[in-house]
Amino acid sequence: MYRETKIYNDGSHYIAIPPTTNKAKRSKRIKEELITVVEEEFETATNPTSAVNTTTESNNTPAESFDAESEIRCDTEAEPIDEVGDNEPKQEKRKKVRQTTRSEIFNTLYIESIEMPKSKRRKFLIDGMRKYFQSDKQTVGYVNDKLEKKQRSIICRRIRFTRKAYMHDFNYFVTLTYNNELHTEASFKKKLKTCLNNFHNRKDWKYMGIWERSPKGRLHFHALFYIPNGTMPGELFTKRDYNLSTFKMQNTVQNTFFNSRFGRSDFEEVDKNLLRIGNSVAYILKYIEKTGEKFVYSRGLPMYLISDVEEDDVAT
DNA sequence: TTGATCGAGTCGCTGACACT
DNA sequence: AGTGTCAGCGACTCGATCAA
Repeated sequence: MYRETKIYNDGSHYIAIPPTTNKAKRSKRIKEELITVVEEEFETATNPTSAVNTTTESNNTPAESFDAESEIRCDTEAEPIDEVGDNEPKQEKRKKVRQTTRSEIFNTLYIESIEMPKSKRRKFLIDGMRKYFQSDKQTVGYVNDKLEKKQRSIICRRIRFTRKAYMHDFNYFVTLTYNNELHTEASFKKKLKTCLNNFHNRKDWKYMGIWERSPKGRLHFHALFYIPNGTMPGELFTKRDYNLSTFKMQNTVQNTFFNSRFGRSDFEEVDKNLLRIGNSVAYILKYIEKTGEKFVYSRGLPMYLISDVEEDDVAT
């Protein structure tokens, strides 16, 4: 008898892990050093521009010496004489000083470079981070390290997602898209999360999904749902429409409740069909590989169940 | 390279109330 | 009755770290 093993499902087998403990003492996480970034925005009286130059001030400036986002406004008349003629619109230089961390800057650049191929992306990150380090070597080291950690995080998320997906009886693969007339991107996200959270608490729904952007830039939410019998709000109906990706007519199952609140819904049954669930999982995972997007889970979706296992039940 | 565990901080849960 | 919203608190997830 194996006591209190942790059991998960990898899609085709149940796998039991003996309980272990990791007693090694961890080093205390060091809080990342704050750096001060000065952003220069040039704007004219008539036409503000978004041109921004960034420079770093001393890396060792104490955090208390600056407000988190203080602004310094400089009148151009106080600047050395420039070549702007009298007829030209008056240009004002605005300096924005803010405290940030290298990680935060790296993350911004990382998201910006999502579409780039690997080597180009690495170069872009090194170039972007260079001004925050003293040498090329330090910059390259930092970027390589960060990229490795990002990759590692994605692997961890994949493992969590896959195990959770096969651990629960999801019965629908759902895609929700918002309608411009009903929502902005932010309100769509917020309202949908609240709605699903309420259903989770009030009707025992479970869900796990991801936000995805289509090639045209429109935000969708793809998710596996477990909807207990009799708790479906509104009504499901079949609609025949044109698929813009495959250029073919298709039947879709939609829901009146979600359609009226968000725009459009597609409900595909995956009830106990491991292959269909597997396809849905693969679809979602493929997306995070590329974007590093985070998952959205309802609470209380364990990765394992804890149980004793009889020796006869174990295949080796 | 993959899996387990830990700590920090985020964000989901809860309960109450409002609105339709 | 069903759904939407809010504030405060703490459970849970993510990312870092250690181990095999």
